[in-house]
Order: sequence, then structure tokens, then C-alpha cells
Amino acid sequence: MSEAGTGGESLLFLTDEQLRKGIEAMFFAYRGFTADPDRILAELGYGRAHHRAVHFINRRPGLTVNALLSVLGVTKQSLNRVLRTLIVDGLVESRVGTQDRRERHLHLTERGAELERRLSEAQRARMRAAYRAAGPQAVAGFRHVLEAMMDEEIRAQYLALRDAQT
Amino acid sequence: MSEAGTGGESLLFLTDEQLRKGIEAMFFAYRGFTADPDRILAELGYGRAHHRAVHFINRRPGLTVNALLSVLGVTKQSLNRVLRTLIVDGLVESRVGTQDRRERHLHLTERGAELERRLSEAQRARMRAAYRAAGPQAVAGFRHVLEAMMDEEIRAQYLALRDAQT
DNA sequence: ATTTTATGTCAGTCTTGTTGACTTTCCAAG
DNA sequence: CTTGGAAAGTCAACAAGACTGACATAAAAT
Repeated sequence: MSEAGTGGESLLFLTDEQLRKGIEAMFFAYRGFTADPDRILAELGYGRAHHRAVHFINRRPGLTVNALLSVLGVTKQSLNRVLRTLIVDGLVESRVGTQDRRERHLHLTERGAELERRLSEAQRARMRAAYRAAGPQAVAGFRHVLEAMMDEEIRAQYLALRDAQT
Repeated sequence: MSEAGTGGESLLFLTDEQLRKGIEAMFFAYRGFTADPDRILAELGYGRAHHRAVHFINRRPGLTVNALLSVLGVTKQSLNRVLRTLIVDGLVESRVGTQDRRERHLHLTERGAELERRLSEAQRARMRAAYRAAGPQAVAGFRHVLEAMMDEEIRAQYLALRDAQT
């Protein structure tokens, strides 16, 4: 890891001014990060909450409502409103569990998958451009810092999700 | 660092899977990023909007309402509600401009500056920990990618703000 | 004198979050 | 087999914080 080799620089990086710049960069970058999907969602009368639900259902097909709840970090009442519109609109399918029939397993329908692709492609295009502009080494650093910034529990969830993928 | 160093890898980094992981990292990291200030704000009956206003007023003392509006990317009605509570509560001072008396120049009061320090210190503590854990090289990469992810106009604002500081 | 700009304010809407109360379903332990 | 409790869904009420649109005021610019 880099911290081992370049010990002397660490102190310079940790001035309050450097940290404040990082905070601002995070704020502005997040705005860019959500800007493109937001435009698509607005067309369709959806919001960011719909995007997040669709994203994670696509990511973990068949996950339960409870699991989605804990990934998103919202209450079931809040999620339910969003989920209901997605189900009514035919983008998400809620299947009763086979072993435990109290559980509802969530899947995207073909139309839901289409929306997911559209949203994701917009977001990935920006990410791809940023990655290209910054270079592979910067990308590795970017991911490192982001992972270190997460809450402990969230990081565990993230790593599990990350490693479960291809 | 494990993945960096060799130029030929660039293509590998730009698989959809890598991009999706970056998207998720961004989502979860932003949650961590706002978690600590959110707790402090909740105690005081404020929200994220108050934090953002206080942050940028501290950053650019004497900036006008219009300038703050454009930095925050919200409408004046939305900002006004937040700003009014901060002024009434004695955290922000609104001074009539000297050259142009239509303008209101915004400053933090001593109490406002105290809150700013408290919020900022919480956020910087997390940032500092993340920076330490990831190392200086990762930090540089982090900032690179974030800057490349911003909208053009926003990036210009950010760079102006960044370079105006010590 | 008129227009434009900067700001503030009122009213109403929307999304997305919250709590609390209650029901239905159904697994599992007594 | 009965009952306790977990999972899920629903209804209601509420709040923050975003939006639009309309309008008011003061001051600068033309």
C-alpha cells in the first residue's frame, strides 16, 4: 500500500485546508453523479428513491424487502410507497417466498430492466469519462478512499455485494 | 496498491462491472460522508441545507445571496427559508452592500462560526481517517476522479473556490 | 423615467423521509 | 395445537427541503 512508502507526505495531506477541499469535491461530484439519472427520472415522474430501488433489485435479483430496506437505509413505509408505484407500473415483480412465504422476493420485469439499463448507462457514461480522464491509478485511489469513508456496517454490506458480483 | 501501475490495464478498468462498483461505492461513501454532521444537525433542529449554507458562507465570507444560490444550485425560495432561520437564530449576519445596496453580503456570527467548526470537524475527522487509511497517492487519485465527475460549470466554480483559498 | 437586477415573501405542490398504530400471514417454539 | 413473534403491508399524519409562479420593494443602470 502507498502509505508505507511515502510516510513523509502524509502530514502534508492532512491539513484542514486539504480536507476541506476534499469535502467540497465530494459535494460537487455527487451532484454530477446524480445529474444524468435525475433528468431521465424526471421525464418519467420518478425520483432518486426509485432509481436506488431499481439499482439494487437489479444487482441482487430476488432480494427480500427487508434486505433492500437495510441496504437503502430507509424505513419500510418509505420504501413501500416507492416500491408500490414500481410494482403497479410493472417495473418490479414481488414474488412470495417459497421456503418462507412471509417474504417477498423482488425482481425487475423486462420493462424494469430496460429502465435500469437506461439509468445505469447514463451514470456509467459519466463515470467512464471521469475514469478515463483521471487514469487507472487515480481510479484505484478513488475507490480506496471511498471505501474508507463508509460506515463500518455499510462497508461490510458493500464488500459482500461487491464480491458477490462477477 | 494492487491494481495500479501498468498502463495496459485501462481497458480492464472500464468494464461495466468496475463502473457499477464505483457507482455503489460513491453511493455508500456519500452516506458516510453526511452521517456525522447529520447527527449534530438533528440535535439542533437543522438539516443538511443549513449545513451547506453555513459551509459556503464560512468558505467565502461576504458572498452575496445570489452567489450562494448559484453555488448551492437551489432556488432563492428554498435558500431563503434556510437562511432566514439561520439569521433569526443569530448564526448568520446579512449586511447591506456598500457599493451596491441591493446586495446582501453574508457572514457567520461567532455562534455561526462555532457551529461551522463543530460540523466541519466531524466531517474532517472522517475524511482524515479515510485519507490516512488510503494513503496520499490514493487521495490524489480520489480528488482527480471527483473533479472529472463534476459538471463543467460546477467544476469551474469549484476550481475558482479551491484556488481562492490558502 | 423606465427597465433591469437583487432580494424577499406568500402560496401551493412534490418527493422522500419520519413515527405510530394496526392487520395479515405464517413460521416455530412451547 | 396453540400461541408468540417476525415479516410484510397499509393507513394516517407530519416535516424537511426541493420546486413553480406571482408579486413587492429597493436600488442600480439605461
